[in-house]
Amino acid sequence: MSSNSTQNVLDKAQQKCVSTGAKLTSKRSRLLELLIDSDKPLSAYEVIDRYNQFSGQSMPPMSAYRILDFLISKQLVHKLSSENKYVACSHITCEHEHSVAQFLICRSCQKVKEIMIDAGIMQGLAHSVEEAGYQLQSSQLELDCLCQQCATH
Amino acid sequence: MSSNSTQNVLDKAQQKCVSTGAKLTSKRSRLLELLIDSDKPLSAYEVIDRYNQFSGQSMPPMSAYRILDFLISKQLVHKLSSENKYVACSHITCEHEHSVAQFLICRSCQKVKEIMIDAGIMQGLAHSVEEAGYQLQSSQLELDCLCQQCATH
DNA sequence: TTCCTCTTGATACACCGTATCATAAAGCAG
DNA sequence: CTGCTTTATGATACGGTGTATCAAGAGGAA
Repeated sequence: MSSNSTQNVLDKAQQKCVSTGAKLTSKRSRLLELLIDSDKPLSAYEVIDRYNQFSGQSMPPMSAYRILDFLISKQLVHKLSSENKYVACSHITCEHEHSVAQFLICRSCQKVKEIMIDAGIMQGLAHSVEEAGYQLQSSQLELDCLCQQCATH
Repeated sequence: MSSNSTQNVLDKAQQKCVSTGAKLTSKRSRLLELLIDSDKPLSAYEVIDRYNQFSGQSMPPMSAYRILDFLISKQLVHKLSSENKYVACSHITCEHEHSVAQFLICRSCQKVKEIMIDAGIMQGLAHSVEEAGYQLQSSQLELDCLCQQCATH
């Protein structure tokens, strides 16, 4: 039931895994597919529910968390730590290494858009952090927003 | 056992509450004091534990969450949503209205520094967000960092 | 006092995440 | 193929985070 483009993304994900000596097993692939096809971030338990519904099986939470961690380590999935939810990376099919993404989270409808913020701005941010005596470790930002639809009611 | 400066902050917090018609009750004040005196963010249950130890009473979770929500609504406390922890605001004694704060969270020792980021940078950030068709609702950033001590081992 | 509002208590529960031990499946040496 | 090792997954149980709901106390206003 996946769209052709979902299949393309999964194929590319498969390649990425193989190229690093990892295996995109059927369960891993299926969880990634669920996230790709979702129009909003899913909690771990929502992922489990959808998987169970699809497969008729019953995946234990531990397995789901392990698989999600795997997908994150391969940069196929991002965790939104402010929401405890997971989203498929929007750039799986990009050839070039992309820098860390930022997320715009609509506080009304929960939809999330993954964007790349201008490097100059991120540099300025890192500079502010350094002035305070800290070092920026990750530039993944989760920004509290309203999407266009929700903004106009 | 509070230092004089803690008392000053509590007095100022009291004033802020009264000026908006709210009451800083003894429990609210005590929870705020615990957070002020802590050198790192505390989870709700850590706050409860410390309160119980101090008072010999047993505060139910619901009460703690309500009190924390109250303190947040008065801008006396911030919630770090990426960590599910709470910190006292660093600017309670500031007279001027301060804009939203950003937090540098050391991934190694968990200490948190509250800073104000240059308005120009935040504007640039908001601009990037608008280009993506979203509106920035809050500029509270939680940045994954290393503090100076942890960076040098 | 009586009423109203705000604050706090108490119980129960739902959701998020992990520790631990066990099982299965896939590669690899001999 | 056999046996060994590594990796992936299952199963159970538990702890941490947060909320729904109903009840009780505390303080002020008429």
